[in-house]
Amino acid sequence: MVPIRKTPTIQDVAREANVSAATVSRVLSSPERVSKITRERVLAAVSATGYTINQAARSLRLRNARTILMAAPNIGNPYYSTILDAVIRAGSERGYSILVATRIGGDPDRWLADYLHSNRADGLLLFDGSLDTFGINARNEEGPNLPLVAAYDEIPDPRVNSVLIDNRAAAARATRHLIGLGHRQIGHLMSPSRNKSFHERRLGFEQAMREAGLPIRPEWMMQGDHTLATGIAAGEQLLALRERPTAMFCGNDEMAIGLIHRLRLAGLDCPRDLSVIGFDDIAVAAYAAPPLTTMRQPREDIGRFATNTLIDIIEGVIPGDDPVHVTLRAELVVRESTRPA
Amino acid sequence: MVPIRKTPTIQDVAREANVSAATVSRVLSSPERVSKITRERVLAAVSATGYTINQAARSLRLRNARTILMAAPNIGNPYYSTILDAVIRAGSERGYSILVATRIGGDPDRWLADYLHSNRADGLLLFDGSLDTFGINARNEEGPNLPLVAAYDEIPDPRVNSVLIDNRAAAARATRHLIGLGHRQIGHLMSPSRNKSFHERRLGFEQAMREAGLPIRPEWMMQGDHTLATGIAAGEQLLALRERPTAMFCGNDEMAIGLIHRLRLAGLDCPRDLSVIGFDDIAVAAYAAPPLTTMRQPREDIGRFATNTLIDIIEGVIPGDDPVHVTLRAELVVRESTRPA
DNA sequence: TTGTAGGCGTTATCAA
DNA sequence: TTGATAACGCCTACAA
Repeated sequence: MVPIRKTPTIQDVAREANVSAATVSRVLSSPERVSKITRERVLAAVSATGYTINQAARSLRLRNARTILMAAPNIGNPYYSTILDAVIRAGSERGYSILVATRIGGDPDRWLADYLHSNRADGLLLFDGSLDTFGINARNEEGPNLPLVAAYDEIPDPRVNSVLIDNRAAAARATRHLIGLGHRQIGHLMSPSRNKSFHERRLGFEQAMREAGLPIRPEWMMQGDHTLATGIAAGEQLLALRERPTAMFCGNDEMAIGLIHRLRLAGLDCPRDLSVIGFDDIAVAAYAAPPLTTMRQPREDIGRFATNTLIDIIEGVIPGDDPVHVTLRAELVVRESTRPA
Repeated sequence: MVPIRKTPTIQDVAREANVSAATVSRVLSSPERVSKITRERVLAAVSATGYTINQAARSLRLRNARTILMAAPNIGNPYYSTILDAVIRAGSERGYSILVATRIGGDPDRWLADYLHSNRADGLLLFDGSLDTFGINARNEEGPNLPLVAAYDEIPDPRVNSVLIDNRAAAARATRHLIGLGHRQIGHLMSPSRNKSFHERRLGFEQAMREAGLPIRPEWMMQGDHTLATGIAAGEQLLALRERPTAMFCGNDEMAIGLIHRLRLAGLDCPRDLSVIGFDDIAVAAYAAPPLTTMRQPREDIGRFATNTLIDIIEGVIPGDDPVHVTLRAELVVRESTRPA
């Protein structure tokens, strides 16, 4: 074993370079305020000692952490992890580290509380629509007014900064794609409407149907909860129906894949017997059987945009009291799960 | 706008409760050392003021951060994100936050350096086989000897703690599955051998072939780099061959899916014309066309195990100078992409 | 059982 | 241009 050497501090560097700690600090943060000669001596001392800054001390002094907390229901979901990847990259470019938290245990409001006021993080990126009550909390008079950007899920509170997609309009476009293919009997597999995004998608579906003068048949409006399992369940419901739609718009890709899977087991082929369009364009979508037609969410853009907005707010580039609302556009990706009626 | 109130400190709580800051600190860290009556008064003051601890100050004083850094080449890959999810959960259970870093830019050794010595993190979870030189660095006399667990990729340095899977044995099992199905003409799609895991898988393949007395035909040993694109390229090579294998063992699922995809475009059906087995069991695998037979990596286990091991080392439960090496077993998952010859 | 005091490593202010 | 000093908020000897 090598003798454990204490991590060098700024004092050690100062001693080595024969200057004061203040000067070392200046060399590191604003080199132009130090004469070239001492600067070089200090830099040499830095590498001689192997000094690196102690972030805890710096955070304490500066009252910031140069860290962002990203909170999502489930990071294991590729859906969020794509966003996280973009967040990490965008953060890194501006010198911020990323802390991640997922929903654990029952109480949705508590699990973040620890982070929020502990100044571990300078801002919060919230990717969880079920935490809307928190959105209000974070800004009210009790809290320390932590900069917050809600992304990917619609937060009812208009005072919260947000980066979203045009769920309703995108759902309408998805539906019109089916209508354009000649379908007249179209169903929708939705998710509980407490999730605003899914609710919006349903509204978009209904709007497109009405515009086209097509009936919205209650027995074709199915309920899922955005899991594969509920897609399978919806497939079963569909099989039990006397009259079936010729096309389905599913609230997300998982449900679409589950639905298709279940129908195939019963000998019904997609797209021959039923056209299906999903939503999200998760990685699986392109390699499902059949490759899934879907509305692609620009997840990298969402992550990057949300991160940069948050950092702008943290650093005061954007005034925090004038909420930012950005809407990104989802894009139709036509593959093989939809075809003319 | 609400007036911005300063975040309450331990002093504010002390004042509110008419005790000293030391007592408040004690109530929070070792309640049993404080009389019940004052404890209750302090607790009341805590919630009255909305106090939460300042982590930076605590870290500075305690010389730890209660934070772990997880580093992976690409968190967007569902593969790593599943592990990350397990890491977050395991860390959370023991009171640790998770910081994430991905490989950004060219220099693989530099991007971690900043974290390592800045005491932002108490330990490092390394999921990147290409960083093996670093493994040595982290433990050598120059550095602060940051606790490190390498997982998921094989690190040559035996002094580094590791949590791995039995790549070679698992690859042999995969190959034997094909042989057991009656296949005699079997190829392998590999990845560059600088990645130890993939190299081991190749060795396992060769071993199983030799055991069965089957020839290893050079033109059936194809080179990829674990991306979908190289799976497609391998498919093209396969199509150009005069004599084709009846089964392929692919180094990972992405390549397997790409290969199958390309063959189907040319009218060759899997498993009818070619059986294919992958490796990893990524989420896509079960819903690919056809559902993919593969070797499942116990990714949750890897994440959980690695995290707990790392925390044990950090907290001195395990002596850090006696490297821990854990090998987990990959499991054969038979789906529809393999069938009797 | 509780309080006092000092220091963790950094940066900002002020003075030289 | 540089240095001395104080303070960020917390924990822990030590003393009472």
